Amino acid sequence: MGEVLPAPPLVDDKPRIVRESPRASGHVQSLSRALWLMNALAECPQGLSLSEVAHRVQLPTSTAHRLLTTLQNERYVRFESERSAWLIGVQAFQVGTTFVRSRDLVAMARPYMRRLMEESGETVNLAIADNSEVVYLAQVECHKMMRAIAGPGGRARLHCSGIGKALLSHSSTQDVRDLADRFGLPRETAKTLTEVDLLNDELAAIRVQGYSIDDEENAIGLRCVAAVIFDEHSEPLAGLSVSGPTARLTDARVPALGALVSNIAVEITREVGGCLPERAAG
Amino acid sequence: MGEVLPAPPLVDDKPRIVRESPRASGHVQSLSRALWLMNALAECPQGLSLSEVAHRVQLPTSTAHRLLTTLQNERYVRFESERSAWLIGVQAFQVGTTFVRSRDLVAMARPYMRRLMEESGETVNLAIADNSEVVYLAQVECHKMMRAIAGPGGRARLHCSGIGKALLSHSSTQDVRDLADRFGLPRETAKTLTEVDLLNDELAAIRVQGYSIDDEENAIGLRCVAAVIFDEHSEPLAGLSVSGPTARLTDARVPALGALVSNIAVEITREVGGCLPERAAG
DNA sequence: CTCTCGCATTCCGTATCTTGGAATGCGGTC
DNA sequence: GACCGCATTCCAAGATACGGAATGCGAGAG
Repeated sequence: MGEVLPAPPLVDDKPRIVRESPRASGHVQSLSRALWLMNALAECPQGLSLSEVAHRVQLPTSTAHRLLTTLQNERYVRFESERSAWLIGVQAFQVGTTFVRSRDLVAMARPYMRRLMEESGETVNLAIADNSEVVYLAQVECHKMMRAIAGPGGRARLHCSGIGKALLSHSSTQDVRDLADRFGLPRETAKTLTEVDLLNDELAAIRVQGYSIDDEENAIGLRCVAAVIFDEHSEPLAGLSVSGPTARLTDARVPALGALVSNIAVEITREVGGCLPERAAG
Repeated sequence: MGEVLPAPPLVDDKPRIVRESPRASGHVQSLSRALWLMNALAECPQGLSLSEVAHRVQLPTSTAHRLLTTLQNERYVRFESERSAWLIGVQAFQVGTTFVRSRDLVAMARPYMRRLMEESGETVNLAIADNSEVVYLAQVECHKMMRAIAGPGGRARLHCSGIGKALLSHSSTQDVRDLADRFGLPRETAKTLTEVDLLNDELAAIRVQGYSIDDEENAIGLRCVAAVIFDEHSEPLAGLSVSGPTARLTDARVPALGALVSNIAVEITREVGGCLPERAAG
């Protein structure tokens, strides 16, 4: 009884990510199993029968039943007797919501930003939108000389910064027009986009591509590549970018950097419990 | 080691609800304890140190640590090393959100409606707002002869039904005026409130009182007493009422019925993970 | 620089708690 | 009426979680 294997729970037939660290300092079998049950239930808002959940997490029904009952006592799951279906309970919801209140974007993003800095070798920035501007929240500087722009608290205009354009690319063209009407599209350099239609065209391209490029549109000699971090409603929450001198961020490097930044933005989105928007038709 | 007591978890010093059923059919000690830990963490969005959580749920730190580590492996809690604080994790959030998708107001409310019917002896109704009307979703009929109004799918105007007025009492006076402008306040009986200012006055009183009364404003001979069920944003989600003939819902019974309906509306609010609005200054 | 203190973390032998097969209900269907 | 499929309960075996004690670690005082 109580087989020794810390078996990775296989859902149905589609193989799952193998849980790493089987010998993490402490490991409570019954608890892990209970959490697997919750995960399984969370994938089925319409509910699952005892035998269904049990099968999905590869547990004998009796064990699954005992764990579910315990979860039910604490209202982490509930049981609809008429359909005899197990579902996620109120308490799981109550507890889960405090995650949103406690999450600290900057703290959660920092390790990813550090990794991005190391993999790209460039300075990494995190910023959120505020009216017609972006506000930089955090920065991980690269070791090289000639580092780039704004530290925390710094600001730049939405229409001529990498992060700004990435965030804007998820607004409607009408909202962009309204923004231009209210705040204008002031020229910062020769390359700044000051025509709202040109801007909208570029934003459409950015959305398809998944990352934006600021090619000296904000300051001469400065380039940056940016992508968006989303919240749980698939709304833009913040933007992530790498920035550096034009001489170093060459055309040749841009596609790779774009992919890198997008990927890490996706990872941060995951980390903060966010949700990617539906893939808009290319 | 492993003391036998299925000890009710005491948070700090304020005593908690004693968990009933010490030997409920299944009961997994370590799982319950882990859930208590999560509950404790959920009360502190800023996070808690190991020893703090352990103290709150009355567990030795080693045990708490082992459970927290296991929860962390599944990302139900997270650990901020710089502050050495334990917090609710992403997965708890992800899983919790499916509660909202899976909750079925009617199914969840029904047992409470049945109890309300038994305790009041009157027909009980559940309805939501839809434009200028309420739509009845469910009904639990009383055993007595001469039962009241609409079955599921039935409609009534917001301004002259118990549930409608209860729901409206949480709108701004301006919104009520807009509603009156767009849809009018048609007279159904001699007692119908057709003056928007009179209506607003009554709504203010209803909000203070916590329940509304429809005294033959919708149909002669019919009275009803109603209260509001709230969602997680403290917004009105639905209304709950008891209704019956004027002869039976006497003035003398109204205060008790009002208290009863309000209380059960609060219980349903809890059940669906809702949140009562801040007590507006009386 | 060292000592101390308050923590978090790891270790380990014990017996408690979990485990899962088998037995029992329970409600439909052929 | 007898058979399913399914949820639920029971129980003895032993793997598993327990918590006290020992160790590590970092910060602040002396």
